[in-house]
Amino acid sequence: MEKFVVRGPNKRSCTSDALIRSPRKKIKLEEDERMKEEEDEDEALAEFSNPVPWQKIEAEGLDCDYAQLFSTEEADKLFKQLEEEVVYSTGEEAKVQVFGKVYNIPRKQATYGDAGLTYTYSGVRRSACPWTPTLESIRDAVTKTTGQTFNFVLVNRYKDGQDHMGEHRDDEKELDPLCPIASVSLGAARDFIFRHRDARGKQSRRQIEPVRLELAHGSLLLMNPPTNTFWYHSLPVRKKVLLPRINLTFRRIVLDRKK
DNA sequence: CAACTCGCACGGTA
DNA sequence: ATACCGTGCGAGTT
Repeated sequence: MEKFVVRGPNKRSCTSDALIRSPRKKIKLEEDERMKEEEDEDEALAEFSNPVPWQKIEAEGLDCDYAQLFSTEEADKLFKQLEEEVVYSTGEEAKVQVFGKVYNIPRKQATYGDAGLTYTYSGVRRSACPWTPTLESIRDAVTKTTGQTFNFVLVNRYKDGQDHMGEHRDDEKELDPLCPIASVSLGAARDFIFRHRDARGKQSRRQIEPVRLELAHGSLLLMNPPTNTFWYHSLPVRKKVLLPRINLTFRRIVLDRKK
């Protein structure tokens, strides 16, 4: 149930360590200011913390927790197993229509979950394949650490830094609005960007800095409500990345008990 | 170190 | 959801 968020040395890392270095000087200045504060407090709270060292990532309407869930060795093994087990969509299932044009999705996708579950995203409805042993064990590890249960996982495989995902929110109606989305990353580290919905476009009425993270091999990112209401997220192209990444987003789908 | 090139990231558009 | 294109900036070079 509870998350044991470390408030000690990790507290400020949500806006410094976790922030990828930005080319913009403005952001660098903000980092320095924050580092001046928060130098002393919180040592007494360290003893209450869980073995898992969570980093809190917060902004206006954004609430995330980040942790290293698996060791490098564990994560290596899981990545290899998933490469053997997961079967990705092909053909029409791997295409999307935008502004009347049909494109290949710039990544591979698969959906697994409890029997009979269906999930609609990007306008297409699809049913969940039965859990594989590895997906099930990762799901259980996430539940053990977070206290949250999940009945569905969306698997995205990015073969290299060219594969990506555009900006969007996970605002599907069938998602349990109270359940966080748990994102497990395996393979190549990739940048991950949050942008507030009111800070998009040229003349956005609000100036809110994006939140930039790097999602490491074996990491877990919890996106708590109401994050997905106010913040878009994306996985941008990174041409220097040459290796594949597999991302698992565990979700709770509300049971559709009609018919 | 100023000037230049190159590649990448980003924002807007359809 | 996407690709495409224009712009600007940082890194690297001479």
